[in-house]
Amino acid sequence: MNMELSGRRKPTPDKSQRAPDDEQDYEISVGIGLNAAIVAVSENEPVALVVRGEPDSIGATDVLPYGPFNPREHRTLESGLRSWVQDQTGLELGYAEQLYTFADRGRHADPDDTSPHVVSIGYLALTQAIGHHGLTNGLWRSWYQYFPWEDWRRGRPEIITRDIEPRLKAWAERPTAASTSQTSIARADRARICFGLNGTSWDEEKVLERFELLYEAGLADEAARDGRVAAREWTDRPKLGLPMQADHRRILATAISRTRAKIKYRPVVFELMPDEFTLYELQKTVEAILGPHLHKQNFRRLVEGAGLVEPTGDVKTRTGGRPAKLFRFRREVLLERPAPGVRVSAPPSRA
Amino acid sequence: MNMELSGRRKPTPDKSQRAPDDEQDYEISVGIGLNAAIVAVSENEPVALVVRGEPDSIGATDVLPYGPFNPREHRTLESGLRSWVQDQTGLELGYAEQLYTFADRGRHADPDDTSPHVVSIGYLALTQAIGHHGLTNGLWRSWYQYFPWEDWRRGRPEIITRDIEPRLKAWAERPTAASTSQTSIARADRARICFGLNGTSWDEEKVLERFELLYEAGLADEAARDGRVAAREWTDRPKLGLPMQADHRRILATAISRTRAKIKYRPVVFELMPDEFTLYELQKTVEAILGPHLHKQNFRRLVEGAGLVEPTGDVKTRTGGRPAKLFRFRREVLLERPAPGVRVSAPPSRA
DNA sequence: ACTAAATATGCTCGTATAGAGCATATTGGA
DNA sequence: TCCAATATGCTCTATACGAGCATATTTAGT
Repeated sequence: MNMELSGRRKPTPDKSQRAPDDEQDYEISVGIGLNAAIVAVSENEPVALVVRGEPDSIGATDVLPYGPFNPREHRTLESGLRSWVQDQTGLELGYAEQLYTFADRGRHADPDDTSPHVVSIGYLALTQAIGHHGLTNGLWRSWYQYFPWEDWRRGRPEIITRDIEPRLKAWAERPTAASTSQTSIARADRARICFGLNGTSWDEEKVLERFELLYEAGLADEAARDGRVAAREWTDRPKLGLPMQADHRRILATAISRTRAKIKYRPVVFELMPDEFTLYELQKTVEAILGPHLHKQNFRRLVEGAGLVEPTGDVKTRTGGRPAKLFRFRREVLLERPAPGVRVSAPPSRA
Repeated sequence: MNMELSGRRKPTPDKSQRAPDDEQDYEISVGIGLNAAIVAVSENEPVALVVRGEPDSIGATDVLPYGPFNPREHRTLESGLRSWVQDQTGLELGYAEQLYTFADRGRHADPDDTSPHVVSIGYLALTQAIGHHGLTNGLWRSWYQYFPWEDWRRGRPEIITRDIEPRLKAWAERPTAASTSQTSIARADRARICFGLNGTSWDEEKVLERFELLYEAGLADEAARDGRVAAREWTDRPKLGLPMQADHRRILATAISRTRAKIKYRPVVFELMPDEFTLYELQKTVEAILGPHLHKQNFRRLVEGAGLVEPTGDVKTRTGGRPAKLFRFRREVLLERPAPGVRVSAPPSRA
């Protein structure tokens, strides 16, 4: 690790004093892959940029844009990411942040262990979806196509009651290894908490936990590819969202979780908005990401009161009613408040 | 990246259709290092486990426990981490979570670029500091020794007024490249927001931002090692906290940030507590991490009201006054509330 | 031109919660 | 025995937030 980079330390003769292993352990090199979940909101629909390819063994076609990290070319992970996203899709990224580093074998792994080891570092990027302008590759697809149970904009999604809940109940009742049930929370409780069953409130930030639960329960198609579910058992199930290749759906789930969390304490919505917008458009964007939360009047009070926006002076007509005042992001808020964001609190248990 | 692991896709002949580069880009392999910020609270002092070694060029001796990740031995990053932490320090980790993946060259880099490229993945682990029991290596050291400006338990730290504020002011007034001042926030504003100057409130979560600012301003010793500050300029400055080797102080800053944030919405304090404790002890632990926040009565109301603890029935005498009731962590709270934590809100601007 | 529907916007009220202070209980030690 | 120190309970107040009512302006339809 870094130690060696600084180049100052001499190898200590006494092994137990310092690192347990020899330096040449670092010779066990792996490839570094960068995956980008590039998110926008287009016509009130949250979309991610995906690339389509040949179907894999479970019929998954979509991947997130990805590329290798070459430390010789790029000084930082982020600059490497920006560079090849630009090359590959024609998109110039604005806001980007690191999500998580995944390295599990076992997940999305070859049965034979001969493939090179790769660690993938997931990134989240937020951008405006100004049409498909300049996109040389890839397409925008609603993230709710991959996670239909996350879309609460028209109330509680049918798919939870119809497909998910009964199957998770069955999974919870299936006998399980004793070791699992002891340390961690029981399956039934996990399912209840994740999906807001039995009157438990829905937590929109638990996107990753929900997907992981479905994966563990063998309900995500990817579980079949990874050999967690017998093929026979797999075929007669309803599709719970579009699968993606490799573990990209997990990375996208992480991205959605992060976006939903961050929007509340950082002004990241504005990365998704044009320069000028109405408060209603802003609200629809927030709701596209989080689900319906606030009623209009309170939302106005919230964003104006927090100093997040300022009127441009113009109005937008042809809205179907009274013209709406146009606003812009008030950047000064970054200099004023320590954690400005659209502080919508938890919804009152729309179970 | 993962694509190759799944082993299903054939290389597409048309390069622009998919990845911009050839698969052999992944041959550009790097070493993976795991760094652990292992945190405990010992006698009301937040401590991190560090290992001492030979002084480097700036006299830094301490490193965080670290080791290589060998994907052939370990299925996940976390299991690799747990394994060598056990081997190296004798400590069995309980709670652990991934922090961030660092790969910057330039930071903590050799002047000559011949050293192997290493990506380091930082982890945060929380544990009880039951003496030095069973520690085969390493020592516990207060994290405020590395970050004295973070310790607000006895009011605003002197070091901010005396050493940091004037130097940051000078740095802010120094001429800067136009490119920097345009896009990002001005230096003076960054300093004000990070360190709560000019009446701006102190945000205890901005630990990493503050350290990065000091580093950029050439006030962290590590900046001298990385060649960001001329040696002459460096020698006549007060030490702003103990430096660490490589970029370990940055990783520790990330760990503190995460701990301070997470304690508010997840019951992670209890990872640091013994099984039974008084509410005053719990409060002291929280304050060791965050700084003094709540007055006693409200803290009691908070944790009891949230259902985070339950009385054991016993009391602890010899507290110097009326015996205190003993409490234990109420695990059921995990099944009840979506985000249980010690929800202390921002302090009322103790500037 | 007039009306209905749709949207934008302002105001108020009740409840929940957090910050702060006062009061009381129970101990150890001078 | 009394005081100092700690533990614990209660109340008051300001604020934030969810929710509903009321009004202003526009478009679409007759």
